[in-house]
Amino acid sequence: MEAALKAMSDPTRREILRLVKSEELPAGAIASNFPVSRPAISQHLTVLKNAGLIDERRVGVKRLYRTRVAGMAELKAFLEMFWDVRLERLKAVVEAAAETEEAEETSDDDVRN
Amino acid sequence: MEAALKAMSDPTRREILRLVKSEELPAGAIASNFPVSRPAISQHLTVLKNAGLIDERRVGVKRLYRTRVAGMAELKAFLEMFWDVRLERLKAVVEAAAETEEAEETSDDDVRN
DNA sequence: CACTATTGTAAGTTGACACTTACGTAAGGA
DNA sequence: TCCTTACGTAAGTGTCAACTTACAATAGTG
Repeated sequence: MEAALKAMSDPTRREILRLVKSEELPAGAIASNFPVSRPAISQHLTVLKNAGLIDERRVGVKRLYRTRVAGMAELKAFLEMFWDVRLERLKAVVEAAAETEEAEETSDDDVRN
Repeated sequence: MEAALKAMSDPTRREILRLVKSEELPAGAIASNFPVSRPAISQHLTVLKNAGLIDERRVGVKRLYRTRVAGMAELKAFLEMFWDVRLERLKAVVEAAAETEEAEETSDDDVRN
């Protein structure tokens, strides 16, 4: 998951993911879409594979790559823990109110250290 | 958006985001949760702020940080372009079927180069 | 005004990583 | 078998970023 996020932080790898999202493509065809060398793309593909974001399938001398649905789902689930922000904030407000209620003798409105 | 994704690719910064997700905290209090030095955290906070993922509010000598809801929403929207994978794939299948139909004279089932 | 508290900024070091060229490897075809 | 095609791997290079310590800045406090 850590690996998946770091893999997606690179623009070239994101572009690769978009390319093979709906179409299975061999490494060479993928590389031809980028200004960098073919080995560079091969290394990117290894990173994406290790991160669980693409599948590799060998047919003859070719290697076909395609976005791995499960990997994307896992990443999505992981990331969604972050943007319940509004709910978390509401929860914090409620808890703060509860604390104020049970400690109404102290008048301490400092910012927490 | 590029910046936001790169900001989130660092584990320390993700932890910071979790910390200030539901609670506004000063820089020092944030730093005390990590094994690294306080300046390191200060630099991370700068990165997160420039990426639009946290808000900074100055009160006295302190600087209070909190996750920025809008920034998270933008990031989420950007990322969701990636995991319509199943739909995209279905679309590809349909398009492939249409092509097969309009070119039923050629029997070419090679893998695309 | 001195003094402390809270933080950012500067400068330098280290490690990671994206890239290059050169080479190795395995599958088919003539 | 030899050659080509399609690809990964090795080794080296340059850049970037995460970290350190040292210093500067600014707001309150006696």
